[in-house]
Amino acid sequence: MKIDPDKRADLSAQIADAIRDAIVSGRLIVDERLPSEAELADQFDVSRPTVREALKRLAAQSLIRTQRGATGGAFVNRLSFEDAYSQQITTSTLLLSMNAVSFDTACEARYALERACAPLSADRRSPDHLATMRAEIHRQSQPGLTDEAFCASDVAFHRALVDGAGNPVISYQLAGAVEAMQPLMNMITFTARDRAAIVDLHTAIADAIEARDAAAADIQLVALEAYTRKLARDVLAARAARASGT
Amino acid sequence: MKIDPDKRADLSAQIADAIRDAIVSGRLIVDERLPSEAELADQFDVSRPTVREALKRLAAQSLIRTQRGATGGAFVNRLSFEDAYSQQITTSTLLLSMNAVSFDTACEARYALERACAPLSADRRSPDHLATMRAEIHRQSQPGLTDEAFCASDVAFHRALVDGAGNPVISYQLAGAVEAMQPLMNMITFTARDRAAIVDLHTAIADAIEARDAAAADIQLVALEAYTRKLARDVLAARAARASGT
DNA sequence: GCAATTTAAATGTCAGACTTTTAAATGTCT
DNA sequence: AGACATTTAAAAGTCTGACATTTAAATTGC
Repeated sequence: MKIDPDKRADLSAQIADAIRDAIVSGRLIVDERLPSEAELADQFDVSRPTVREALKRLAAQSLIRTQRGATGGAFVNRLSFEDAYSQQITTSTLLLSMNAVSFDTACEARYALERACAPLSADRRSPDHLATMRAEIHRQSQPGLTDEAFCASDVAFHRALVDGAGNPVISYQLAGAVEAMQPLMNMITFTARDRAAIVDLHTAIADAIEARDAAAADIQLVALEAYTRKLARDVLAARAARASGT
Repeated sequence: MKIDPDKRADLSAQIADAIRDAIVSGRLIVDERLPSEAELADQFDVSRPTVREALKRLAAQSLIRTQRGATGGAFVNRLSFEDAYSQQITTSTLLLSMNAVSFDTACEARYALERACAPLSADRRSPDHLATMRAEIHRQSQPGLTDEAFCASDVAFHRALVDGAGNPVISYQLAGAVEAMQPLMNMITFTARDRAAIVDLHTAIADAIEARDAAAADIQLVALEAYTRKLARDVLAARAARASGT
């Protein structure tokens, strides 16, 4: 692990890449301690600040953690599901907000993947998941709720549905798809009637999951997707009309 | 954007968080130039190396890019799908390899999500996607192929299937699920008979996608999942037998 | 033998200097 | 005036050396 030719990239990036490779390929294992910053500087023949920049890059990806003190140093970090979730959510959210992804495209992705979880969730959901879903439905029917809070509760409902599948890998993969929709949904102003329709669909979904009826859950999810897309279309149409009318 | 209280976290982490927040919340927009390192050091009242560590953290997440020279500096980066793919793949791979996720769990996640794409792919696949699938199937039937190359081709085949759905958000979300399986699959030693069975299933899937027959594709994917899980079970059983027998 | 103190190793931070890259401003020639 | 060469300045990249802080282990004192 001392490859460091005269490429035209930053030294700190090259060093970070070398260490990342060692971790991904398993040459460095979880909880193993890296050499101290001074030793790394020696090995790579660079200064300590350069090594530190490389280590900060890795820390930003949760690949290492650092500890101060006598027995301190940089350690290979066990990537937790929690860390992976939040990275996934940040990345997905930025990806959607920065790339002119249409509402339809994002919506299609979300519901296609979510429908894949529904059968598993119907099979395995615990009372806990059901309770969360019911609680969020109840919150959504409160009158004073802001649109943002309504959307946040919507996300929580769908998260419970996904988590009901009892497969942490699926939960991780879908965290991005579900959460990244929230900023897009926030652009919609929900009328009381819209909310009632959504609450009805959520209730039907929860009922289907409770009854372990995968087919019914799928039907309701399809209906919810159609309704969501219709709402978005209406918002866009209204906005376009206002723009040309003024 | 100058919140910087006497928390017990690294200054560079706090600064990175502050800037990241500004980007995610939209207060800093794509291609906008950040103040120079010296100016940031002034604003946050820290030294330039500390600012640089913060910027490297953000660069590691592709949130900013830097440019040297007279009109250089740090710019908010448009997160590309390509960047997001590779981050997603690294994270997923590490997550699986570091967390004792069972083969079954990962496999279930992969096929559940992949089956969600199949109907879309059957609907929209281009000749390009079909050609890629056929080419990978052909490669997989070559005799001299190593197990690693076989697995890599397997991944390429499934990527083509997913990409056929023509939804970049889905492709991004599934990149992790599909690619992260490869290291797990690499632990399997494929006999000639295993390979033939898999090639047959792949062919059936490609046929179904070509015929735009979503139901048939689903059936074959279910069969492929079952077969893959059986292979893994056999490997584990053989390994256990060897361990107790020796 | 136990508690208090010291010590050493490591990361965290700073200040200042120098190098390299890059684009724009300036100057020079046709 | 326009094209080309030169200078200049701004910015990131890098290095050196120092000091601060944290932490566990070694030492000391009772």
